[in-house]
Amino acid sequence: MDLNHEVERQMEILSSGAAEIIPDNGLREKIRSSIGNGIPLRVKVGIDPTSPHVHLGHMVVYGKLRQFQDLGHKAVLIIGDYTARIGDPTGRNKERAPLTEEEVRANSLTYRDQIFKIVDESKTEVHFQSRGFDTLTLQEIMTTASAFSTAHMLTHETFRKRLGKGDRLSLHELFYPVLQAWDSLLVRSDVELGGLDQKFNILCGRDLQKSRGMSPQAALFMPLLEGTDGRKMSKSFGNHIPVNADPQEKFGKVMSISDNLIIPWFTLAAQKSGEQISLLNERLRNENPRDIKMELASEIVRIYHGAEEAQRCRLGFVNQFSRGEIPEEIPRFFLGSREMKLTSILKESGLYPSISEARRLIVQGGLKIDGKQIGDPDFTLTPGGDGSVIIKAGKRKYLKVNR
RNA sequence: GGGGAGGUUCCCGAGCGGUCAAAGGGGGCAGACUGUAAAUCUGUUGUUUCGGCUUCGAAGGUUCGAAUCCUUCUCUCCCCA
Repeated sequence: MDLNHEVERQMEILSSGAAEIIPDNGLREKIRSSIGNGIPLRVKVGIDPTSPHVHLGHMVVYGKLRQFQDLGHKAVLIIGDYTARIGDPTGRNKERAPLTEEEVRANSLTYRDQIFKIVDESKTEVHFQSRGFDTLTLQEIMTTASAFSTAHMLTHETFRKRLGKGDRLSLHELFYPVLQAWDSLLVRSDVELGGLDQKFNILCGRDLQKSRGMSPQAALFMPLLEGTDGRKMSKSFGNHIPVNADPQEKFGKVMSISDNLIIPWFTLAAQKSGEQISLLNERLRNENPRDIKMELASEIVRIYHGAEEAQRCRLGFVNQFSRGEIPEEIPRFFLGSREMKLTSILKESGLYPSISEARRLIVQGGLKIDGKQIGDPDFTLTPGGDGSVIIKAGKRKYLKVNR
């Protein structure tokens, strides 16, 4: 096997979709020596288990990690159960409310399950931060902290902004990058993957390794996946697609992204590379973007739920939205022999969180029973009649009421 | 330790004794439109048995009446030490 050829082959796969690799040639050199000496690279990814909700944005780096695994490298997952309790300051304008140990533990577990939908568990080493950090002495902590200068820490954009705005910045928050860097030291990582927003933290890892005479890890940054509305995908913007979302919901949400996100999503969320992307770009110019987006949605559902499910969702979507048909599976509500106001039914069935909201929906003309619009907020459903009815609330919520 | 400024509804942010369930923006929801759950426009946005009921950091107080005034507590920011 030609060494150079193999190095370039790996580089091409690994750099596809990447936003930045630091240093330029660092990754290439690491790969070269790995192939040379037959020792797989240790590729670190940190997990921040601050919430049990993993979304497709998070999965971008895990997709990349999987590519490393497929090339024979070793995945090293760090469960940041300590850093989670500090809260990643990046992008935060507030100090994070501290999580309890139990919350962090619970989050870690669900997080891990979701990651292993993409990452190969059998080729992964998992470390809990707490296992290494709980026994540290103050002496060790101070020695490590002394490797960083305060001025440098304060160049972190988020810290700078917070200080500039006069927001609170706690002393321990400065430790977030330090702990993350420390992880790299402890697991002797050759490469660390992360989102572009992790640049500061990951580069700190390089600094710390260097200061201990270790070869600094190469850093590979993935772009941030934009959410369905074009902003950074984040649960707090409500523009995310949870990994745990059911397939139908995933499909629908992918269909709601704007057209200019189709290519970035194919690249980052569906891992298409080079040739495939240029082909898609070509097709986008000539075909209805909706159809290409449908392929994207199918592909994403396939990745997490399999091809069969993807096909089912696609049909379901076409039926419901393109043809305006009622979806196959809709929630049911049993009226029994009761007599109930529509508003109460909407609330009790969980379709709407309060009677007021349900009332608004009706007044605004967003509710239909068996296709007929109901405008009276006091409308009452009585038992008997002609069996079950289908309620359509808003554009896409349905409820079958049995009576 | 001293001095000053603040904590408002999901978020940002106005209000500074009654006309405040509280401006404006964001987000959400709905309607129109559309190839789309995009964009745009319009409406709406505490809760309710529609009588009310509970909100403006917390607890008390003044007042016929408080988000608005007073007291204490608590949290945050700034300046000085």
